[in-house]
Amino acid sequence: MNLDKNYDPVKYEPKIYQNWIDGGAFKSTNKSSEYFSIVLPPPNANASLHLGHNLTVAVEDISARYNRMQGRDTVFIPGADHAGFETWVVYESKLNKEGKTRFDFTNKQLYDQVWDFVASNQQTMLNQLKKMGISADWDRFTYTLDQKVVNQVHNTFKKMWQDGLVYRGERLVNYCTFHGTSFSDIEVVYENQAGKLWYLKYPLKDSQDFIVVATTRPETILGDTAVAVNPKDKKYLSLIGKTVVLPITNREIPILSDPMVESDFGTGAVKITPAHDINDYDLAERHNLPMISVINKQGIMDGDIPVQYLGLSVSEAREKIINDLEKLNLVEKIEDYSNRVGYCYKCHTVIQPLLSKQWFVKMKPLADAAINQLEQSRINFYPSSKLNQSIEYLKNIRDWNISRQIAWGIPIPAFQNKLDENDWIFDERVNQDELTINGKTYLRDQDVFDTWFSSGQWPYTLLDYPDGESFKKFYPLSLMETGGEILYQWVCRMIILGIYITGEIPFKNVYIHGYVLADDGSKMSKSVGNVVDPIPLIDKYGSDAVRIGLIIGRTAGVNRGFDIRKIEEGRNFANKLWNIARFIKSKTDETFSYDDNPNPTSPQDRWVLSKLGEISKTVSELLENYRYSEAFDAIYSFTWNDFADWYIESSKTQLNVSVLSYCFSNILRIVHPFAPFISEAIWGNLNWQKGEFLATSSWPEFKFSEVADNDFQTIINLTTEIRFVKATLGAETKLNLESNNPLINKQLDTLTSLSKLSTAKEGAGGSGLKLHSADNVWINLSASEIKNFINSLKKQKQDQLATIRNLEARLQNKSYLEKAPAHLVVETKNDLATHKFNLEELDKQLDSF
RNA sequence: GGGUGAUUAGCUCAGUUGGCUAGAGCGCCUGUUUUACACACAGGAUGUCGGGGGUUCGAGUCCCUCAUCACCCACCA
Repeated sequence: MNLDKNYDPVKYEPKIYQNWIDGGAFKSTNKSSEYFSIVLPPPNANASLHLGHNLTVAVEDISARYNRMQGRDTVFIPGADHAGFETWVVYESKLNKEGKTRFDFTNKQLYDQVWDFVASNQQTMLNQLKKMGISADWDRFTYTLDQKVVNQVHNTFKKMWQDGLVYRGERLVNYCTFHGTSFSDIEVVYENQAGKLWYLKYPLKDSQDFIVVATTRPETILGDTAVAVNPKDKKYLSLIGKTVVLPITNREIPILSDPMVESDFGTGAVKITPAHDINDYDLAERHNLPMISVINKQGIMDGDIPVQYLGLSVSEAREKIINDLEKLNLVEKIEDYSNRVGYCYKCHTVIQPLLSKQWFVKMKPLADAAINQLEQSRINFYPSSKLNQSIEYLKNIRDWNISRQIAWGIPIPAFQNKLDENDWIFDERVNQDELTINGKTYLRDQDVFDTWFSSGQWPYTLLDYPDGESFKKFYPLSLMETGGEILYQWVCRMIILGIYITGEIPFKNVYIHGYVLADDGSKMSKSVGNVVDPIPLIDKYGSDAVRIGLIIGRTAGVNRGFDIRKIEEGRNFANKLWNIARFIKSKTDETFSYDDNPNPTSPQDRWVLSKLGEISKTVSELLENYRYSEAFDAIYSFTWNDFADWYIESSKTQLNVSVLSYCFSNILRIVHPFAPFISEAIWGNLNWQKGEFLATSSWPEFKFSEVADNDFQTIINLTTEIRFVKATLGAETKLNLESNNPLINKQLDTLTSLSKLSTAKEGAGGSGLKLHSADNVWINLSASEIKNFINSLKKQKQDQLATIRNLEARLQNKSYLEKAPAHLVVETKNDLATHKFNLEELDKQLDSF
């Protein structure tokens, strides 16, 4: 079969992927006790993949394919995430478009509807993963709502329940009044907002005096339960312990001291509203203050407050209260002020800190165990800076609110006594809304788990903890790879939960990739409209090209703009491979049989084989250290600059098919993790090793180092010199070479071809331009031709002189001779000798004219 | 406020434990359709490695400092 002039990825990729799957190429082999295990961070089943996903797949798949070829028993487990809140938001807006709301349905109905909605969209995402070339075992595919995941989540919750690590408490939570659910701390985004700072006068009891407090939220005055000052603040010392009569409600509240208060902000006195501010809440806990809720979950003024404020929105209440206070002459002043406001990361509604009954996980003991493991460096982080960032996060961690008031997610397996709100029981029969136990009726909690509570258990859940064969073999995972934005949400929680449940770290290495930014360096975002969809790119340039384009020049943890030129570079490389294949194919026929033990006969054979061995070793060392870009760079430049530009070119005069095919076969192996589709396409077309996928073949061994010699390097240097002569004198110049050098004499044909010589012959030489890259080789130029070359020689001479001066200065430095490592000094001396020799040769050339 | 990273050729970026003449791709200039490849081939130009200081025989690399940018964490009422 003839190959087209250019590689057309669309023609090959889908078929190759299907062949891999049909042939079981990505299955665990059980052939080795060494393993490599990795799981795909499950993408949202309901959404399309973006370039960041493609980068994730690229990085993970390179490692998976490389390790598979190394003979390690390899699993790459794919999955999809129900993405609780994310998907819920999409579905709820779909409902709204249809003129319906969540209140038109029961939670059970909603759950079923979203299930179908996701199921019908999920295939898109899965097909996209396949287009990206992911070498995953699809039989192990897991969805975060699969029964085994639900079971594990329930078991974990039960264990925490029994260990006293989970509690139900009325705590201050971040609450989105639009979506009607609470959030964890890290789901709130803060932004600067221009606002006001109101200075309010609070009358002291039995006195004409006031204490002035500054606030950005005057409406919360209705829920104040104290005024706080710094204990060291002299101007308020006498007031500590006094009582304030809260304006409007006339409630009496204490003035107390707490180091949290900063004397130099505002007036140095703070109103304390525990039910609606996280710092105030903490302070109230310390001082045992009552907590009075005045805003409800709809963002409406509610509770035990004066009737005129009931039912007002927060902003209406703010206006009215300021108005009322001004009438009472209790507003001292108003300043413009820019403060940080928390917003819902989805709908940008202002987050209300509200007291709410939620399930919490006590994080301190769990985090301590994780910190302990991290501080022992049990997990390698790439980049390493992420290790300390993680430890810092774990040290400051707060209790985790794991309940969400939405329908879409894993139900919390807890039931509450209908007659006793403090009587909760654990029960996994979450398909029932009501249980009767010992004559008591229990109602199921309608909340679901935070998505991260289930995805945080991904590693051991996927591997069928505790009894699964997979768990025994593949845990801890070899590598966890993901984006930096979910280091805390996901990676840290996996570490915490993995250690808690299994007693062992969940993975040995963490690789964090940076963002794929837009080409101008800004963040890609749907609302800005600068998102690049990888799928059209894959269709246009090929999956391999996109993969290569994403990893070139990328290092762990560093954000970088998307650059189409890198994709083009990837495509060009794929096409280069393709054309090397075409060339080799033209030199072989049906009778050709591949030999894994080639027979080197020429200097170029030995040269290319020893280089290949080095490259195989280099790439594998770099990949073992997750240096993807450098690894690709190494095989790229060997393939292009050494193999194609020198070895193939010299093959045109001295063909050794056994070495040629051997090298290319091994290049394909090394290239495979970076360019799986085209390497497999060529492998199949060449049909040298019948019945075996490249994907399941083995990584080249380092051999042929013993055959290295420098003879071909001399030919390369000589060729480069002659080409330069020719380029300097003009391409039409006829160059005739005469050699009195035995090595060169054997390579005259090759040299003629590579250097575009008119003639090359053995002879005594001695006239014309003496070349310096090899001994006793001349170009028979006339005196007038050489004249045109003299300037170039003079420049070369200046370069040589500069280098020689540099080296001599170094060798005259006593400290250098004494303190630098001996081998460097020797190298310097050798360099000096070489350059001096070059200078002499140049002088001879110049003298000869 | 705290932290992390970045600043290297016109552009996008590499450059592990300090080691000599700092690299890649694209772009640019000159030439070429030469037995696979113009998604190519050959040759060439381009960098006071952000500024300043220090350690060292030697600094893009280590330390200090300043500047600019990005991100993360906390959040001051």
